[in-house]
Amino acid sequence: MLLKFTDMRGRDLNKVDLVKLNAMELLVRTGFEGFTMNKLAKECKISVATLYIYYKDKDDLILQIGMEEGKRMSDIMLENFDPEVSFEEGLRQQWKNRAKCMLENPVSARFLELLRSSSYQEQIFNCIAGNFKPTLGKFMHNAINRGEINPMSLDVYWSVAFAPLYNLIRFHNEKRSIAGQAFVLTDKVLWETFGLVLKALRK
Amino acid sequence: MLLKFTDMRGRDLNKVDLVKLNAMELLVRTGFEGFTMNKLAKECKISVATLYIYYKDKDDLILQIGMEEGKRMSDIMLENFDPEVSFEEGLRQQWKNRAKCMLENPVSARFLELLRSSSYQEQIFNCIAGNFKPTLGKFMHNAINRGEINPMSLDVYWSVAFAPLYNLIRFHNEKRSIAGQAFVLTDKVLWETFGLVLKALRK
DNA sequence: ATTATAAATGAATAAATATTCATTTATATT
DNA sequence: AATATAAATGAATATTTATTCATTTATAAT
Repeated sequence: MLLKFTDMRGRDLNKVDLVKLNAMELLVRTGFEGFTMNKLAKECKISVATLYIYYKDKDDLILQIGMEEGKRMSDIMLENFDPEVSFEEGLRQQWKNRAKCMLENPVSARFLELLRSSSYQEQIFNCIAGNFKPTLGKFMHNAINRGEINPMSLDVYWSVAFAPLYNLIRFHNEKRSIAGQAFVLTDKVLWETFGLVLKALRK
Repeated sequence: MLLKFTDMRGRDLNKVDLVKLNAMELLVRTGFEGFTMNKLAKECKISVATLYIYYKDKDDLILQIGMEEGKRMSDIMLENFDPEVSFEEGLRQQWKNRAKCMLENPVSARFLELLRSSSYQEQIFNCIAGNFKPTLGKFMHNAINRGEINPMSLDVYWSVAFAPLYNLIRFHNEKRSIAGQAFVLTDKVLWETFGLVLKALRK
């Protein structure tokens, strides 16, 4: 319970945000192996004790920031999306949103990937999936009912529609590649790949 | 350098293997957050000090086991694969191998996923990608030269051809799903999805 | 200006963890 | 059987890391 007294010193919101940004950055840079409260405080140039004013403990810190960021990112990805538009238009909009969002927020993108492979996975995943499911489910069922795509489960749909995109973005953000040199996701490559995925799903 | 003397006591190979299996299991079960040398020793019912006979330190342990397992798994995935066969036949064989391998070795599969999102990523990934690249590259270029698929980069090919499969296997192994109940990857779903991917890639 | 309140802190403590060490044990060779 | 060698160990030590605490500082209201 958080009692609000009239004359209290306010929490420094810039500092709260600083913690959030540095926490994501440190976790992405060093992995869970290298992430410690003392290091985080040092990165922020604040006292460790302050972290314990904002968060109950280390788990709480990671989980809260993860949930917040998961919500923020999935909200951005659903912006301007109308599940009633045609299949091709809708899928294109979703690719546009997701690519933009993850390329503009590479740290957040890698941070959420990291949480997906951790003991925090379950809670984060449920939160994000729950945010997507209604809109995404409605969109897919509209497309099936209109005869634009064949019936399939939401899991299969998600895997075919988005896993290739997420993989390309991951290669791009990690400057990695199956071949030698670093992979760069250009607009050209993005929309050519979109074409392939569209062909896979459309009747 | 490992000098071999004539009369030395041999290392207990069962014990070495026990360490490997328990290390993967513990890492998968508790994440990097929960993985400690003392816990690992306890799980194996051996002394911690023994771990330091087998491995230089914790990093070395994780990295060596990761490399070994990456090599072992990618070798299994390349079994019975001839890059000269037709595109459809080759891709089908690869899906068969990968699905079989990851469904039969769920712990290894999750272990390698975990490493992919860690500071060990670079070395492991290079090792695995290096193992796949020659055969996979040759296969893709054969398909392009024969006019079975359109030209594309190896990264795009990999993303469209395999990312959906890996995602379904991940959902399956983690008993997770976008919809409510746990997702189960049946043969039917596997080969229907294969059909979609084949349609995406084939001219 | 004074006061009340919570924010923020630096330094400490407590707990967990990696790593080492002095011995003991098993085994291959003589 | 005796011996030499490395394996294996249990109990420490050293280091790192999470968490707390006694004070100080800033701010909103009077």
